[in-house]
Amino acid sequence: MAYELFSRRGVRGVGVNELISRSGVAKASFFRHFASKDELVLAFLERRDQQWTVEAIVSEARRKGGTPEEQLLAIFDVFAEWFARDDFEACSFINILLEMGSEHPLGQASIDYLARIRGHVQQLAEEAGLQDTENFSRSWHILMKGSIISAAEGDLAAAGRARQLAGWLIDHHRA
Amino acid sequence: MAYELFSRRGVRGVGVNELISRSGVAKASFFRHFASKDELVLAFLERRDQQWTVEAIVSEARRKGGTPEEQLLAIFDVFAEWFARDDFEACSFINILLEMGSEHPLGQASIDYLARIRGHVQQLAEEAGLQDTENFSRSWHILMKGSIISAAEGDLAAAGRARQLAGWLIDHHRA
DNA sequence: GCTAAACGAGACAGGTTGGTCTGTCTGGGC
DNA sequence: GCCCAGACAGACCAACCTGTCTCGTTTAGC
Repeated sequence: MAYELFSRRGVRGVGVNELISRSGVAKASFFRHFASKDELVLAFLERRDQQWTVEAIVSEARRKGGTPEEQLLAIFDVFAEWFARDDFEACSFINILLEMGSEHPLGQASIDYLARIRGHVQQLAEEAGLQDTENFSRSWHILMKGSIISAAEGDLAAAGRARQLAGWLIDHHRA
Repeated sequence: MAYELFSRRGVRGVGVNELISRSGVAKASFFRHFASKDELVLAFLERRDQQWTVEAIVSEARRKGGTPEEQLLAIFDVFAEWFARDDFEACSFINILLEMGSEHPLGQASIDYLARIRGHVQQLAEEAGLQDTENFSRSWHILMKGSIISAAEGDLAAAGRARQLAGWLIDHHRA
């Protein structure tokens, strides 16, 4: 409920009143559970990390690819399907980071979750036996984020473009 | 005045009251000039396109590079300097697109201005004699946007990483 | 069956939002 | 001298914001 709303309209675009009236919960009950709206957003981000990053992207990519290298590239195949969905709403971590700024606690939390995504990539790179996985994962992440923004602009082929660049990046990090 | 405020804090983060009290203009005068806040933002975006895209990035990159290919790569040298600034506030077009959504008029305008940026890249690619400049510029733009987000996260080396990927992209688009 | 915690509904507070409207003042054309 | 467009200052509006508080009612533990 709150999940979809925050995903689609951002943090500032959804008020607690709307959240409460839609969820059929009382305001007092809401604030008993979450000390503030920001804490709800924090819980949303955590769920997003689990549900989207881990389950929808990483696990799915691992399932799709045979070798670790293929699993890495499969990230962009998952992205391609994701970009094509009509309820595509970009990456909440990026959205909230840019919306709140890197100083804000929610921006900081978003940065942390983005770092976790990079961690997953680095893990896959390790498994693939690539070199310099720290820099590899950072470059890889640039492709992921860039393609997401391009998809938000309407470029449905963005995942394919990023995948091509990603292939060259793998080539240059092989032993 | 409004320019810096919108750049740093986003559209929803700055109210008209603050704009007006800071600029020493009367509220009525403000609304005589701009029919709504959105129109002010539209004017801001146009100025951003001129001042930032055209003058700060494209012209500067053209000045820096000798050959057209070097000029293309110089975009990321300009980015490197830009990312290092302590008042770095990411790309207003991306910020506003994600903040308002692609349906909103301001989101649409942001998409248009991003397309203009891609047009500049395509123009440079033409001058460099590269092949398939349409797809080239779209891939290139992924690198630009991805590195900007990474810089917003705090990765100061993002421009360098993107530049490396960009080099490979050029290699694959040469005749 | 009793107590106590949790519940939904919603009034309320204090502040901010985008936007309108009423004034008063000033500068230039005639 | 007179007039009027446009400037400023700021009151004002309805709607919304986050967060608190008061109600009654429901539920759970013992």
